[in-house]
Amino acid sequence: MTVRSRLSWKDVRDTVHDAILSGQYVPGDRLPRDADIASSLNCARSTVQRAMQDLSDSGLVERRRKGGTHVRLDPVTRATLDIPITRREVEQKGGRYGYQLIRQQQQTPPHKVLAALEMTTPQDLLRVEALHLSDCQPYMLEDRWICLDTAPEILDIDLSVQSANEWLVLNKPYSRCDLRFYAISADEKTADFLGTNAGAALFVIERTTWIETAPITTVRAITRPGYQLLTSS
Amino acid sequence: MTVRSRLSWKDVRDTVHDAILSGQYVPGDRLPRDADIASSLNCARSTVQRAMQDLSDSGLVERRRKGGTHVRLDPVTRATLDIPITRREVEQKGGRYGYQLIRQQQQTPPHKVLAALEMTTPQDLLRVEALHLSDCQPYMLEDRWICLDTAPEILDIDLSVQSANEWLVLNKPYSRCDLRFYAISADEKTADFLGTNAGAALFVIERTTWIETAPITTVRAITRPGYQLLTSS
DNA sequence: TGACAAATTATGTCTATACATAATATCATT
DNA sequence: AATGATATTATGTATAGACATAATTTGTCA
Repeated sequence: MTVRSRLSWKDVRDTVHDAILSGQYVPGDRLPRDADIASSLNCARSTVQRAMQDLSDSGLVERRRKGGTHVRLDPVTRATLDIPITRREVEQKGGRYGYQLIRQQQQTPPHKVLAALEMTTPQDLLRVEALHLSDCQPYMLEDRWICLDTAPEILDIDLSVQSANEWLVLNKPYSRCDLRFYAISADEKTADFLGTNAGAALFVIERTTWIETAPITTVRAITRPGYQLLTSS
Repeated sequence: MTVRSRLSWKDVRDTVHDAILSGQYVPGDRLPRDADIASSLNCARSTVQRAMQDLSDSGLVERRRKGGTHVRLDPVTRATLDIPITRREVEQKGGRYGYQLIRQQQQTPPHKVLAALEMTTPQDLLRVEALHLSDCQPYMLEDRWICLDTAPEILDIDLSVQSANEWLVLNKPYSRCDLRFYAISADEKTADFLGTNAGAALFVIERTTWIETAPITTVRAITRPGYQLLTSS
C-alpha cells in the first residue's frame, strides 16, 4: 500500500470526516484537541488546523477558542451554487445561444426594486428587458434594473448586441451578491414570451449585486418551464 | 489611522479583490506572482497563497502552476446556500414548529427515485410522507424515500414523534449531497395539504444524500406558496 | 455565597523555510 | 521545422515556532 510520506490537510480533513461519518463521534461530541490529532496522525498542528477550519466552514463541526471542537448539534446542509452567465449556461447544456432585447429605457423604479437594491434616495434607473434563447427557443426572460450612478458606461453599450448580463459581469465585478429563488405563476405576457400558457409554474432567480455599498443591478430572471437549478459538486 | 502590525490573509484577499473590483486588473489579466505581492504588501508568501486560494475557490481568479494567476475570463456567481433542518428553519423565522406524519410504508420505488439515488438493483425502500407546520399552518410537504440497507435503524424510530428529516440528519451524516430546485404546479392532493388551490406555483427542493456511494435518502420537499430561498451571506 | 481578577487552555494566525509539482520555456539534435 | 530532453518558474503544501485571542476555570477576597 502507498503511504504518502507527508499527510496533506485534506487527508486529515477526510480522516476526521470519516470518523464522524462512521459514528465514532456523534453530534455534540467533543473532538480531541488539534495538537493531539496532530501527534496521533503524526503531522503538524497547522495541518490539522487547516483541516478543521475546512470542516468548520462546511458546517460539520463548530470550533470555539478554549472550548475546543464539537460535532455540530444542528447540522446544516451547506451547498455551493454556480450560476454562470446565461450564454455559458446555454452552451454548457449543448444549446445554441441567442439573445433578444425587448425594451430598454430609463425610468423610475418601483419601491420593490429600490428596496432590493437597498437604495434610499429614489432616482432613475435603466430598465432592460431581454429574452435569452437556447436553440431559438425561449430560455430565460430577464427584467433588469441598472444603477446609472454605479455603471454609467452601460449607456454607451448597444444592448441589442451584447446582453447587459454579459457586459456587467465582465465590467462590473461585485463585492456582494444576493440571490433569491422562488416560484411564480406565469401571467399572460410572461407566458407569451416563454412560449407557455398563463398559469404555468415557473422558476425565478433574483440577483442583486453591489460594489461595496453601491448598488449595481438587480435582475429578475424567469426561466422557461421545466428549468432546474442544481448544486455544482 | 489604525495599521495592524501584521497583515492577515483576509486583508490580502480583500486588497487583491479590491484591485480587481476597481478595474486595475480586468478579466484575463495576469496578476503579479505571489512572492511579488508578498513583498509589495510586506507579508509572507504563504499569507498571499492563502488569500489567492480563497479567491480561486470563490471563482474570481484562476491559478495554474507556472502559468500564474489570472482574473477569470468567465466569472461565475458562486453562492453558498444553508439549508437547515426544517424545525430550525421554522423556528428561525419565528414560527412555532409542528409536524404531522401522513403515511409510512415500505414499497418498491419508481424508476425516478432509483435514478436519483443512483441505485442499480431495485429493492424496497421506506417511503415517508409528512407535513411540516409553522404556527399550525402548512409549511412544507415532504415525500421521502429511505434506503433500508444504509439506514435500517429508521424502522425502530417512531416517525410520528420525530421527523425522518431530523433523525437522519442527526444519525446519518452524509459525505455527498445533491440538491435540485424547481417549480411545480400544485395538483389537487398537494394543494389540499398545503392549503392552497390546485395550479398554484410551488417551489420544490429535492435533496439526495449518500455515505460514500451508499444511498441514504432522497426527498422532495414542496414548500408552501410564497416560499423563498435566500443565499446565506 | 457571590463577584471579580488572574491563570490556563484551545484555537487563530503569521512567518520563514524547505521541498513538491506542474506547466512552460529553452535549447540541442535531427 | 519538428522533436524531445532539460532547465526554469510559479504555485502547492507541510513544518516548526512564535505570538494573539477568546473563553473557561481557578483562585481570591469580601
